Amino acid sequence: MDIIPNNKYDSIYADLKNRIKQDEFQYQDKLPSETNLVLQYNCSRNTLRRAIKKLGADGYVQSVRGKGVIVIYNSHLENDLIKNGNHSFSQMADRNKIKFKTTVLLFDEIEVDKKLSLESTFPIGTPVYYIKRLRSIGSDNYIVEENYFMRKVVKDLTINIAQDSIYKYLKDVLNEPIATTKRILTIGLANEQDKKYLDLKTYNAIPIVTNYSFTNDGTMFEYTVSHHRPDKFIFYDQNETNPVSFMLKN
Amino acid sequence: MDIIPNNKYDSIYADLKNRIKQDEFQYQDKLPSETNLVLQYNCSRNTLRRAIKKLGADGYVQSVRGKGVIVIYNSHLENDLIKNGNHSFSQMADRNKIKFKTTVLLFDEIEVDKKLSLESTFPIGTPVYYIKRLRSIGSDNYIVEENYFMRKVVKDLTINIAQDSIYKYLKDVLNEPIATTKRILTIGLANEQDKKYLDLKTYNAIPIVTNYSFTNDGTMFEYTVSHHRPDKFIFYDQNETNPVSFMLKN
DNA sequence: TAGTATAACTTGTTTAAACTAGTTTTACAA
DNA sequence: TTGTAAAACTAGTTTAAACAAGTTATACTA
Repeated sequence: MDIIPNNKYDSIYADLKNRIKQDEFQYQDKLPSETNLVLQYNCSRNTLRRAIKKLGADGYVQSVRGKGVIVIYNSHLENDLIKNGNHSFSQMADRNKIKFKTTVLLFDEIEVDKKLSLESTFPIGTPVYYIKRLRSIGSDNYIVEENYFMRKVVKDLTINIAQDSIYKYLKDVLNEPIATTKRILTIGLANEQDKKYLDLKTYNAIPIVTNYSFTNDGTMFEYTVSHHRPDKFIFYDQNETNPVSFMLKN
Repeated sequence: MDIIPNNKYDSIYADLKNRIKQDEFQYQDKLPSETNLVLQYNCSRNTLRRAIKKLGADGYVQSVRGKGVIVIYNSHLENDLIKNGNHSFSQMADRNKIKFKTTVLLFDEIEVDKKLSLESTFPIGTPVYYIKRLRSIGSDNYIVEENYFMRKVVKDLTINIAQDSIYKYLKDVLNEPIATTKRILTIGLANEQDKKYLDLKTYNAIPIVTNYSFTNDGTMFEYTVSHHRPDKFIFYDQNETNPVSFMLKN
């Protein structure tokens, strides 16, 4: 998330975001005009607008033609502590900065069969690593997941690497960063494995996240199904113009 | 979703999307180069790149510097029929083109109290409409939701309007289109109301979507909590570079 | 005073051009 | 034939300028 920016627009984006978070520009304030900010940052209007656009996409601001750019970041709502009803959340754990302890439950090399091909879209016969992993923090288990990694892309995977971060391995060792991930979230009834590993309390249903990940060059190299502990699960999303994709099952 | 584009970049975006969907450019193909497409569409490189960027944000393509733009839209995966395991889904129902039948269960005008203020971020005392609605298709109920609309923004709301589309009313009558929606998805145990209205089968937990919506001018005017029928719920998301925001509850 | 036209703002769209930084192809040399 | 350097691609960043289309403030008129 907080990567050192090597672009002008990214550093302007980062700076404006900081100024918003530090309440220089408060909730429902207007940002200074483009003309003004161009002077502040000594950049072209295009570059500034690119930064603003990213702030909009991330739910920090909202532009209105003729009026200005309004701050809609509400520290009360999202300052690393989202209140939802009587509960409060923190500790964001995204794919890139996972603090999870990982236990490898199964590590295998298989070929995609017909059934797996249908759900994963991998062609039948594709050699893949098949891995089951348990993700935990302290003594609490949060996620049980099954990964299928294309062996052509993720070469020479070992249990040790699977215990650490496969994404770090991909990025640093193989120089194959992921570029896009498509994600489907559904609710499913907990199976025996979920009951065994996750503390389900009285819940009998859990969130299931299915991931399809692509490398730089457009190859779908990963199919992963994650079963999450329901009472600890939260998904956050902000959307400027695009409609949400809630769907209905047949 | 499929709005008539009045911009050049939107029409180029729409056209390229069609050409991808109609298999002129297939999964893992490269699009023609920017230079080539600029000639095809008789536009500037900037305008073309804007269209491509949108295609990328929507999960259709992926750009790689030095190489080209690769199609990652897989009709098998997403051509209005997403296969997930043994189930198949269709009939996308997003906020803008809802085909739901709406039954108003409760329609009231209240002022925000301390408890509601904490979850909604509306200031205490704010006059709001408090509405409970049931969303269904045919004889199947899909969603029970509670809406809180700021009366200052959503003026003179009636049960009839609530039965139709409040968003249409906002957009067409009050000329106040929503610009941004922030969304939190959690899993909760089903309450009596959920059991009464939704066909929960053996599920005792359901997806709960909390919406915070903003008008054009940055006012948060809506707080909504939706309880979904679990077996019919699916959330789809594609993400280019930004990390997902899965979080863990405290 | 009240209403209205205008000017001075605001952001949105589009084009053009120069440069940077990767990748692939070509051509030449060993 | 193989290896490497150069040329010809590819997309990414940044600036500049002109115009369109909204909103707000100003100033003038009735």
